[in-house]
Amino acid sequence: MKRIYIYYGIGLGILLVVLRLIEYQFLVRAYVFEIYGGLIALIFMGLGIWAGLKLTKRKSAPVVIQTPLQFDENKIKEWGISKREHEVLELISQGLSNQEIADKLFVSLNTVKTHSARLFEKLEVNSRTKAVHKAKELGLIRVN
Amino acid sequence: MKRIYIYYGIGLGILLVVLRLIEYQFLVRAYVFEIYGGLIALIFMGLGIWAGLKLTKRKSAPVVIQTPLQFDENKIKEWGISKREHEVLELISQGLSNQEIADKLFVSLNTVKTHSARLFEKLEVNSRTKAVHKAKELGLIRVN
DNA sequence: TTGAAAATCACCCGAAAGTATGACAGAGGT
DNA sequence: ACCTCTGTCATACTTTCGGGTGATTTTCAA
Repeated sequence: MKRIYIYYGIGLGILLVVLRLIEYQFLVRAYVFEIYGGLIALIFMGLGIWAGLKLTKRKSAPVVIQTPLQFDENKIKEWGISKREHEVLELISQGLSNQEIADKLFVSLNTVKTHSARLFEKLEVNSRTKAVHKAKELGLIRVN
Repeated sequence: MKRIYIYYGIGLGILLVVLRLIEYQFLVRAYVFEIYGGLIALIFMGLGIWAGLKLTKRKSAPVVIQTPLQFDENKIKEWGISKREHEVLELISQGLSNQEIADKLFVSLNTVKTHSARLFEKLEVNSRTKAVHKAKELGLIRVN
């Protein structure tokens, strides 16, 4: 039933447009500018829609990230990650909150924040989830 | 929400400035017509692209997520996770923030929040990192 | 047609996370 | 002794998350 309303609306709209067109037939000369503008708008709108469709169509390039790594100790050093930072990283990857990590390591919440901040800096990320993702890609922590 | 307002405001502001500039440039007086036409063309082109993306969001969005199907589809159903929720889960596991996910899926931030909230409920977790950890354990998403 | 599930969006609020900066102590290398 | 790195802790501030609630629209199957 909603569709009926839509169709009805569309019908009315078309009718209005037609009436308007008839009305403007006498005034075409006076509104050349507007008409041109409208036409340009319509054409480029269509072009834009077409471009938008085109743009979204080929997004099926599968990304094959292959990193079935087992946690390489050398890589940790490579990335300049300290022992403590790595511990924090592991715990983060297990889904622990900063507070939980702090309790587990017997340090303050602020310390955990400092460690994770440095970690994020070294991994060039800005959130724990990104850190975990990248760390697993790089083989800095074991994947499950 | 706010973002949209901001972008819209910025866009309007830029447009106004541009129009002002045009207005005050006597040298280009002669080309006002062309410039206006060009501007209209550009604006509607952008609008068209946006509309095109918007219109095809449901078709294009799922394609963006390249899942080589290493996860168990039955398990997803087992846990009562909907398609959209699963998409969000995947993107979360890739370290994206809610805002980034919203942009990628062409939905609002609030929607992503709703999806993730339901997801957390179903997975019986209370944070994205825990969700990722559990989902990988359960084989709901591919491990890298 | 209708009814349920899914998807969408909004608002509020408190908690957690993240940023920036500074400080201090111990270990280890030069 | 001096310097650097690491680990520790703190304060203050901004941003993001997550929980709770309510609502409308779409979709899909019975």
